[in-house]
Amino acid sequence: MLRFELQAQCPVTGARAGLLHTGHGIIETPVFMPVGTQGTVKGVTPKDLADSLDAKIILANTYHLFLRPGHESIRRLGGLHKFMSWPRAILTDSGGFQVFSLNSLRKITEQGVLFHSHLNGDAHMFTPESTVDVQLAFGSDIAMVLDECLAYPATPLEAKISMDRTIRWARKGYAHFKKRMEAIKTPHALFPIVQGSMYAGLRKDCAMQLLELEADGYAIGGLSVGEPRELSQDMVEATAPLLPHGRPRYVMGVGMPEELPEYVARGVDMMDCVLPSRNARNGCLFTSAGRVIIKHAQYKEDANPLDAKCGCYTCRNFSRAYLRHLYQAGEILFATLATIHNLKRYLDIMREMRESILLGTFPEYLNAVRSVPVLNS
RNA sequence: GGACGGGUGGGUGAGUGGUUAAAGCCAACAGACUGUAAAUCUGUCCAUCCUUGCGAUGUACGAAGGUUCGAAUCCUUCCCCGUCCA
Repeated sequence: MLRFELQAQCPVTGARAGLLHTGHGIIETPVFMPVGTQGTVKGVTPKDLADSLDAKIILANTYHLFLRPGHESIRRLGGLHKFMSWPRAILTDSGGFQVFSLNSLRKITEQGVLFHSHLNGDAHMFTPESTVDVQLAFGSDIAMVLDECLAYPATPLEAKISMDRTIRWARKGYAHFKKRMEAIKTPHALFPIVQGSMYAGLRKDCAMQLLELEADGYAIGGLSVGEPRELSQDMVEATAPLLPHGRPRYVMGVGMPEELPEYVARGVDMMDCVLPSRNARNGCLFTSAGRVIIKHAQYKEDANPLDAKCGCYTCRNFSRAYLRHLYQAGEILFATLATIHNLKRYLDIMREMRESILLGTFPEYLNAVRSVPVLNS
């Protein structure tokens, strides 16, 4: 059981501020969760993540950690928190996203998903029940139900068939989870995932059926799979209000910095995305003045910090010229400095939003953000 | 002085008579990235012109000349570089 304490709600938009109590700390929402697929947020130490960035919760991935090093190994080593030396909360994705991203390596059946390992080709059956067990072996604070992240575009029929299966999987996974939890003392949660492709009717249908599970929180998945941005937002807008008022709502896999407020305005409490970390490694840095593609020749002798308004270690200590040099030279330090900055930017945006919701000024904040043209993009 | 080997576009390095403005790699310059098979992937990369096209023209494989319908590729001379022998 996960307690969610709603602290404030914007009277104009649907934005909310709250506290999510987990077995590994209290999470202030709205929250952004850095992605650490393989038990590490690439390029950043858990110390930086916790201390200077002050991330309260990160994501890890069931499919990847199951294949390597294996959930039983992680269990024997004391669980994922201890294994990766991360004392704060962890949310694990079920492998549902790999149904989408590794579509050529899997086969969907009623029982679950048969994956052929991208590492060595071995076949592994992922079921609603087995993915719960694996995530509990990790010691995940928030586990996700096995779902099918459907590619875009999909026909209404394809979307319905897929969604219905995801709902059946959610029921099975949840039943198994409840049974398992009878014997487990520590608090864990299992979130079902609303699917339905880009059809608002299906989304609502799916949400209504998943509500019967009375889960501790609900996710909206199947977004950012190639559809236009407005569509993703429309789907969230159609779904979020149907989800329980007193429980956290999590939109999976979003988004660009300027999109974060849009989701929060639609009543979203939790988000995660690889963009800040992956783009950092690829030289795309998010600043308060827009994107900086650090490899551009114009930064060759730019002595300014990446973002003068940013207080991160990278911006306080290094010039754009130096960051560009590290990038061009293929130096490993670049990934670290860039990721620290991008994550700081995302987490700062979340903190700003939370503050404004608590102060009752979120509508002004949202207007201000919307009126800024997205620079360099 | 002699004997070999070699000089290719910013670098490296394929190419030994015919879709070769010349492979590949690197560098350089851009673009992409949304529950991470990503420290990855894609494009451009001689010049000028335009009706931006598997376009036109010019220039280009050390230099000059020659053979040939056609040469980076064959011949001659010269200039460089490397290795070895005196």
